[in-house]
Amino acid sequence: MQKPSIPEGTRDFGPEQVRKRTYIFDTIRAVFTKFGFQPLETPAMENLSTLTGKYGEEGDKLLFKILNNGDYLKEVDDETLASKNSWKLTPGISKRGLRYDLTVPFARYVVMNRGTLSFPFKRYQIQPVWRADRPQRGRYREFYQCDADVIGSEALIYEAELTQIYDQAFTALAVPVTIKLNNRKVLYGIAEAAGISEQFVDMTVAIDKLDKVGIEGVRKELTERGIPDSALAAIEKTLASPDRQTLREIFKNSPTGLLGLDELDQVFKLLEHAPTNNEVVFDITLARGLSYYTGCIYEVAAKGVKMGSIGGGGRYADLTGVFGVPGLSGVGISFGADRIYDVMEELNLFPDSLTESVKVLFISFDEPTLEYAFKCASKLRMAGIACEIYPEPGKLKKQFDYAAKRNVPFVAIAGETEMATGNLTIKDQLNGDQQTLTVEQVISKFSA
RNA sequence: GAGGUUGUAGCUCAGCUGGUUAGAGCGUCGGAUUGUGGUUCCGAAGGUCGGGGGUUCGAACCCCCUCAUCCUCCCCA
Repeated sequence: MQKPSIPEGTRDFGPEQVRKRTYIFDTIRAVFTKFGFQPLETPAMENLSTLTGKYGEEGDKLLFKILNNGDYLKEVDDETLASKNSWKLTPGISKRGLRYDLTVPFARYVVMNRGTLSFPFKRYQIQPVWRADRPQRGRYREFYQCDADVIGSEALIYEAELTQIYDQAFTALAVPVTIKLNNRKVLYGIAEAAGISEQFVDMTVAIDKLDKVGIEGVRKELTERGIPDSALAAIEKTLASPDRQTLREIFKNSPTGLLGLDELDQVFKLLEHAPTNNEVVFDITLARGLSYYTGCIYEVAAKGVKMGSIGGGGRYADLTGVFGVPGLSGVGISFGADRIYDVMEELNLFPDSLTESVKVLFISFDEPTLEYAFKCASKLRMAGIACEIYPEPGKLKKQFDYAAKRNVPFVAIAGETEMATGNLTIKDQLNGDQQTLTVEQVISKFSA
């Protein structure tokens, strides 16, 4: 006998959890739909060639690879096998991998179907992704992303719309958030103004940590990453004046930086026409790791909870280029459903109604009344009312206990008197009120 | 990949420098004048002390290995 277990970083979801997760998915999906995004699903596994090289060196390490079927060592030459080099061996024994995110599979889909799609193409996708990360708080190896992307347009109204989607979805979920916006071009402007445009990426990784490690920590990190002291002052000065007007001065010799500011200005200007519930802020330290972002970038942080970002995204000028179709610009966002779940659980934001599985539980006293309950329950179900029958008549305490534990809001008592008159006694489990009604009255009571 | 934490009943944990038949709370199941619940009372089931090896007269406790977990770093949702 072995003790069963599930792989590290994965989880089972019980009935209540599934209900809560479905609530999150449905809420987000409704917002996506409202903005005209169309559903898409892609396979859990992709060809490894589709995935590798898209997420940087670190990302490649976090890809789950699927061992080939059959005699997978047959194709491997003796030299590779003898070298004991995992990196060299992998391509020979693994052709497929689990998807790491939803954006790359989407790009792959767009390229494969470019002939039939009309652009701009807006799609949403709610599916699990897998990363071979070390699990920790808010980090799983299997988790759901809810993505909305637009491909085939450079219009900044999409940046504004995606911001609205974040705002509306989190408003509907009652999760208070801060939506942070930045632009990779602005970040490039900082590097350019500091004369270190070649070390742009190193710089962004360092300043991304400002809120976490403070200016001292950033200085240290920049130095460790080989940014010369001469550039530090310029970078710090920029970070100290994260006001777009001031930045224009600093970026006067950086056309890219100025363009980034223009884009941000336009997005914020559009948003003035439709105020958001949540705070939308320009955060110059926001960098984001994925290397393919080129324009606006987003990140969403929950307020009042210590949790990594619960959403992120951005503009990528040429995502399909690697698949042979250059020139298609895309912009997209992602919701981290599992982290949103954790946040909502911590802040106690799920509606109580989610714990209800059925509206009514029928209880009875003996065989004849049990049959009567069965008959009545069938009628309720025909009318679309979810109900259940306790299978063993008698023992009222047991039946009421069951109703309480299952969180059933109403109990229908099918007793001898009720059966004789074609009635049911309905008890409100919350306040204990009881009333005797005909079956038809019961149906209309719960149909309302 | 680097570092640390914790593994005792279904769950949360006790278990006093290693000492007879390993405990509690919660939960589960059964019962307390068979037409009314979440309270109370009584009772029961349930543990190879993560696994393997070692030290010892004797190990849940000490040592080694291994597995799992959670957390931090890196990176990210």
